[in-house]
Amino acid sequence: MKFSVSEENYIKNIFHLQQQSELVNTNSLANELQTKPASVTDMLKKLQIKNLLEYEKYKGFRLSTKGNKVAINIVRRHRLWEYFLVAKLGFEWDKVHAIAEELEHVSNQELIQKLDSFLNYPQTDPHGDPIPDGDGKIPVIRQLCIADVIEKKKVIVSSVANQSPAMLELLNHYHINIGTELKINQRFSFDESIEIKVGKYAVCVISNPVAKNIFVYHE
Amino acid sequence: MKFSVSEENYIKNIFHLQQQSELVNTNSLANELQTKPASVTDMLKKLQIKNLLEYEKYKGFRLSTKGNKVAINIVRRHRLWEYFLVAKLGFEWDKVHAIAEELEHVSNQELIQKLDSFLNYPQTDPHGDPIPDGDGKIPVIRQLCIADVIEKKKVIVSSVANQSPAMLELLNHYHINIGTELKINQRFSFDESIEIKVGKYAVCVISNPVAKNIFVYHE
DNA sequence: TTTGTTTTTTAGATTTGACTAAAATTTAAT
DNA sequence: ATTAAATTTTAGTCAAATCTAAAAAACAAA
Repeated sequence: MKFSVSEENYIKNIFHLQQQSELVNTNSLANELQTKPASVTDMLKKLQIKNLLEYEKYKGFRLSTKGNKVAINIVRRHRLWEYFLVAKLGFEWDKVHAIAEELEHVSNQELIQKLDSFLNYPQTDPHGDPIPDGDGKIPVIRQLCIADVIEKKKVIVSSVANQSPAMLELLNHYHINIGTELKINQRFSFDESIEIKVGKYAVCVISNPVAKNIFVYHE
Repeated sequence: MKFSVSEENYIKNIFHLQQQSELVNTNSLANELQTKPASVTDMLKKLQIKNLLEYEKYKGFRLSTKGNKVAINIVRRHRLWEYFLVAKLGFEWDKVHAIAEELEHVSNQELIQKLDSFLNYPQTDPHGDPIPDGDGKIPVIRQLCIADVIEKKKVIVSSVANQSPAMLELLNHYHINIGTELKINQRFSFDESIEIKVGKYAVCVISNPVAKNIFVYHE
């Protein structure tokens, strides 16, 4: 079944909001989509009629099983294109989101399957987020927040939760990237800031709000 | 400047029709776009207002200089994606048109420039059609119609004008592809059919309507 | 050149997705 | 438990792109 670009954007954003809380509400979705609550209500009705959404007036809503499948497929396409843009075309990882946002709506099954194969079935996108496979299975990336890592352990950056330009500016400044090796040197209890070793030589201190957004895995 | 998918499709199809005759008329464009003449007239007015079109009521129309630039850019994107789909993702050359039709509307300059570089600045798409460069220059592919080739000369297939499924079915049957080496064995004046050697061993006879659509270059 | 045919345009309706303003419902607060 | 505030929905518009049916213009033919 084919959906409009607009429908797909609603589905995708409902999916993302559901990662944080089971039920989604009109205002937060309107905010996410940069649109007005009234427009959201309009679309909710359409999505409900198409069986993509469980929705009760004034009560909030969630994706149906069918809606979830569609959403995962969109996420799959988005993340595969992001991977392509960075790995093959040489884009910086913080520049690819907007372009992938357009490419993700080109929905030809064979295209995505062949792209996946061409890229060698990557598990995560350039931000470290998992790429669902052709059956909708999302690989579990064993990762933990750097704020919770024990001292002196070497870890590898696997993803960054907040991908705002402000955050990416900061990460670039400290030369922290997906795949970068870090080691916790010391914790400062006063403000919960953390001194870390970045790569082989550099050392820096990151604040707690930053640390909360950096995820890593061992080894 | 950004244009809607619909606007881009009109511009692109006007461009293609202009290759055959300087002035384009409403009916043929409607036919090309699988839409109604009335819809075409509506859009023509919009394109004229945006200075993409020279248009006089009832007199026909042609792209303006600005419209031509936009058109060439769309064609460039379309053909680069076609090349990508065949050369990198392994699609058959007769399966890529519809997908490229969608991808061509993702209009990020940097994306196309990087894609071009990734593909190593190809000169022609998988059908043998020339790919305009970043400045809008269209490489001249020195080619001639196989119907006009002298006998016993070896030539290489460079492009096929008619890309309908029916034509492609026939070409596949005879194992004729872009890059295939051909040699004219004999001409039959009665129906202007031509016997050709395909590759090293196979020999076949193609009718004049088919020959008219096959273009080749020497050596 | 008058008439008939084809082509093109206008006029008015429809669909999709969005908007504003106002009404309905829920939640929070006294 | 009322009232106030916030959230959500309805009602009515609007713009883009399409359509049908009818009018206008161009063309072709006797």
